[in-house]
Amino acid sequence: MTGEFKSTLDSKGRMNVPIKLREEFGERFFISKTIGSRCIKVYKVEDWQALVSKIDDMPLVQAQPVRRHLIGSAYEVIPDKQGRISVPPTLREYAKLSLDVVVVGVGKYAEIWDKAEWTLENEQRDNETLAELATVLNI
Amino acid sequence: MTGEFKSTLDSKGRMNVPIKLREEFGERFFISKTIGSRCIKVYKVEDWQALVSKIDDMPLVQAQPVRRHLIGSAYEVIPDKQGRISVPPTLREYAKLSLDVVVVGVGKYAEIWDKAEWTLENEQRDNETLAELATVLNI
DNA sequence: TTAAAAGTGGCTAAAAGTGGCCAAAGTATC
DNA sequence: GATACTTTGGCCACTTTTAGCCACTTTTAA
Repeated sequence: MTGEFKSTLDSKGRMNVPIKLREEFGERFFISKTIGSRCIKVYKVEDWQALVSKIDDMPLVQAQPVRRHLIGSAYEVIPDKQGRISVPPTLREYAKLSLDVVVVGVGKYAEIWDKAEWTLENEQRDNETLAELATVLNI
Repeated sequence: MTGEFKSTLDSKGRMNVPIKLREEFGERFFISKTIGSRCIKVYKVEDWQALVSKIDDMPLVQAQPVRRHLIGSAYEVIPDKQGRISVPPTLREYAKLSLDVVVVGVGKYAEIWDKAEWTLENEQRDNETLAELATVLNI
């Protein structure tokens, strides 16, 4: 999934997910905390399961932080007939979601941002880093 | 694709794409932010997919800025029967498109500029750098 | 000058988004 | 332990937006 789509949280903490996401991710998918960014990461079921398997294959003690952070904040969500999902309070707080949110498709997965945070992220994205990456990728 | 073609945005944010582009790029193509320039880049489907593969092959953390910038702003577009595409608000803002736009074919890909920005770019293009490149290329 | 093709504007229909209402489940209080 | 109230989730219906299509205009080429 690619591109940016805006939505809003209603008074019950529900939000619309863009049709494109439903089309590409299917009827159910997983949402959980990101690592390093104040946003929610959206996984396809199979990708989520693969991730859990990877964690399961690690030594228990070593994997504990990631297990608690990722798996401990993950929810399987199923959009209702209107295409809405309800975002659990934990994740709403983590991603600082208030009213306006942005769903960003970044290929294999998608991200859910508070609009203000996303704007900030875009502004702070380092142009030099981008330019370097552009050189590496030759684009 | 080569050459410069002018078009305009209508009240719905749609614009005509030159027939040459449709002929060379096919029935569907990808548009997304550029790196370093305030314009929209137009990719052939196969070129876009190759780019995404390249990004997918990079370490996730390293690729994140580019992923968010490029893939997060990308849309697959299919011209309607009149040969128009609608340009999503995000890209319109990024490229500062208002009314008059210019489509520039620069070989493997094309660019969509706001007319004023394109004029500026032409004026500011550094003659010394150009001269150096001419020497390198021996043209 | 005429005809064909491309461009533009506007209209309509379908789909997507939003708000509100209702029912069910869980919790708290009496 | 039972009843009432609150909260959550699901569904219905209305509104709004989007996109596709038709028709008219303009341009270009023969």
